[in-house]
Formats: sequence, structure tokens, C-alpha cells
Amino acid sequence: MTFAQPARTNTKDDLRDHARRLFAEHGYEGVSMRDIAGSVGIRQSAIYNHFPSKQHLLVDLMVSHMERLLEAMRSAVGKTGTAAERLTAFVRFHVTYHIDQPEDVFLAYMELRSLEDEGRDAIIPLRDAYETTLREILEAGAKDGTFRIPDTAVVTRAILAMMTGVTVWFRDTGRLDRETVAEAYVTAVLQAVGLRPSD
Amino acid sequence: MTFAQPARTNTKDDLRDHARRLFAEHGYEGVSMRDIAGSVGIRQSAIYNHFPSKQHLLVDLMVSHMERLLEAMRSAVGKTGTAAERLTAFVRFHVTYHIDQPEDVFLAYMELRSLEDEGRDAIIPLRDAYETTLREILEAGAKDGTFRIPDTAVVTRAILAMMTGVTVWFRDTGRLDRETVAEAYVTAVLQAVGLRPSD
DNA sequence: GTGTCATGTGAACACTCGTTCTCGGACCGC
DNA sequence: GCGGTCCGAGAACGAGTGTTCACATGACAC
Repeated sequence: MTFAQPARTNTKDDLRDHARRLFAEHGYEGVSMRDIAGSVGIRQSAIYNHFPSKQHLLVDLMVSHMERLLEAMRSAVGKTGTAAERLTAFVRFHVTYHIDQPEDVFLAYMELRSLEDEGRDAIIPLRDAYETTLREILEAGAKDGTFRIPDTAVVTRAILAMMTGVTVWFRDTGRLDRETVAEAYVTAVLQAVGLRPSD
Repeated sequence: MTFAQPARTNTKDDLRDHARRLFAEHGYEGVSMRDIAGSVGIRQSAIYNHFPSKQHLLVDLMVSHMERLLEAMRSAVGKTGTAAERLTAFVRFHVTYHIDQPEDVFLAYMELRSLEDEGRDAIIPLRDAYETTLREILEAGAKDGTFRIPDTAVVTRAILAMMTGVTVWFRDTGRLDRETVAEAYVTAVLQAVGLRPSD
């Protein structure tokens, strides 16, 4: 005899959580619907009660991550202040957020190539909006003489890559805690844009 | 009637070239032996005359890339000179090499997770040796007062991530040529370690 | 109690996967 | 000419792929 499982509290969120972890660890192509279902404790066919396809599940994870990231960044950086203040807030936010949400971040970074057209079209503008915020801060600082920047577009991407890389090596059990790491990045970035620390 | 193909000039190298391109574009898990064989113009079974498995093919690509990268870096950076000179050489080398060999670089960066134990054990020491060279330059500059660095280990990885990211956005058809981009990175990195450009 | 809805199971579909095996043609040294 | 080696083709293996479908169960509205 077979029995349907009693009502689960929130299978959809469980699927998101387990899929995020598995995709981040093995890559989208390296994870099967049976892997995800098995991790949650259901059969693969039941996934389709919540997401119409594996691709939709990936897009759901990536888009919601980018929206949360963008919203949190805008809240952390604000719209006022000097270029140096806003850059400091941006770096501190980006590094700590990436330390705290490594799976989401890793996924969004690595699996752009696994997205089909529809998903890519949804993600690219969000990523561009994030990048544009940083570039405008750098441009403001370069214009008023606070920063010395060889090429704003190049340095924008250089700084983003530099900060995002924290997810590759940071471990909670390591020598440094997240605040110390964030302050190291703040110092390095402020120096990279040519602003001397006040000393 | 069937005919074996006439002797190919160098199927093994062809396999390496096509596998590198396909792995870089779709990821290791996203490429099949049939894809690789079809790209070269043979059947999948013939691959096994040259490589014992798909995993061996990946390891071959990654190890040979890391060995070439390490050798080229040592040749470009040398063993003498001031910390600032050696750092400049390192950055200029790294950025131009990554611009010129984006597929190898992308592969080595993204597919560490696709390596099984044997391959990982071969790659990690090579990557560490590369990273160590940069860290020792930073430590030397920090010690003699040339650089101001909040944390040498963090900044080493930050600089590497920053420079490696060039492969994500650089296009030959873009606004900037490779030398201009390399010099922008040199300036940004020298500033990041707290060295003012001579002005 | 009855009907409906959400959500699970298990079997099946049509493919694709990495790998193995047998076989045959092309080129080599002798 | 002959044996051996290299390297290709083609068929097949068992396992795994995303997805679909009919059906069963439990909770809930009325």
C-alpha cells in the first residue's frame, strides 16, 4: 500500500533551498531533478507541481537573488553622501552580503551560461543596474577630484570582480572574521581608486 | 562499404582544442563526448584512442594550462627588482595572458569542481605556487614600506580576482585594446597596494 | 457526507550519457 | 609481401536524463 505524504509545510521553499545548494556545489548541468527531489524527500515528478521545468527553477533562483541583492544594495548605499562615503558603504555591503549568501552569489555568477534566452533577458538588466550604481559613484568621485581612476569602466568591473572573489576563499572557520575582511576590502578599494586613507 | 579516414595530422591536439572551446562555453557537464567528437569530425569511440576518459581529457587541459601559465609568469616576472617593479610586471603579464588565453583561463577557474581527487591534487599545488609568487611580492613591498596593505593574504586574493575578471568582459572589438586595459589594471593595482604613481 | 483542490506516487516515454567491443583500412619496418 | 601498430567506424551496453501521465491521498469548504 502506498500513502501520499501528509501536507508538507512548504515544499516550494524547500525545493528552492536544496536546489540552490546543489546547483552551487555541482553546477546546473551536474544536478538532476532526481537529485533535487531526493534531497527534499519527494519523487522527481512532484517537483512539477511547483515548477514547470528545471530551467524555470534556475531562473526563479537567479532572478529572486538579483532582485534581493539590488534592493539590499540600494538600501545600504543610499542616494546621498560624498563619493568616498558611498563607495565605502558599497564595498562594505557587497563583501558582507557575498560572505553571507555565498550560494546565491556563486549561482548567479557561474550559471549565466546555463540560462536560456528568457532568463538571460531577465537577469542582465538587473546586473547592469547594480554595476551602474558603482560606476556612477566612481564617476562622481573622479569628476570632483576625490578619486584618480585610469578608466572608470575598467575599474568598475575590476572592483566588482575583486570583491565578488571573496566567496571563493572565505570560510567562517578561517583566520579572519567577516567584518575584518570587509574593512580590508574597503581599504584596498579606496586605495585602488586613488584616495589616500586619512592619515 | 566503409573506409577509415586517411591519417589525420594530429587528432590529439584537435581534440584538445575543440574540447577546450566547448568546455569553456558550455561547462564540463554540459558537453558530451559526442559533441567533442562531432566538432573534430570523428566518432565518439575514436576519442578513446587518445584519452582514456572524459575526466582525463579535462585534467590534461587544466594541468597543461596551469604549467604553461606558471612558467610564463616566472619568465615575465623574474627574480630580481623592486617590489613595485615586480608587481607591475606581474599585473601586466597576468592581464595580457588572460586576455590572450581566455578559454584556458575560464576552464581552469570554473571547472575545479568538476575535477575528481587525482586531478584536483595535481592542480592545487600549481595554483598555490602562482598565488604564492604574488603574495611574496606584496610581503616584500609591505616590509620595506613601499606598499600599505591591510592584510597580505586578503589583498593577494583580491588582486588576483580583480585581474582574472578581465576575461569576463574583455572583447577584442571593444573600446580599449589589450595594452590600454593592462595599464589600467597596473595603475589600479599599484594604487590598491598603497603606492602612489610617481607624480 | 460530498466535491474539490493541492500535492504526493510510480510507471513510462523518448533520449542522451560515458564507455566498451569488434572490426577493418592505412601505414610502418623488414 | 608480411606482420604489427595506429586509429578510425559502428553497434551496443547499462545507466541516467527531463518530462508526462494516470491515479491516490489528505485537508478543507459547504
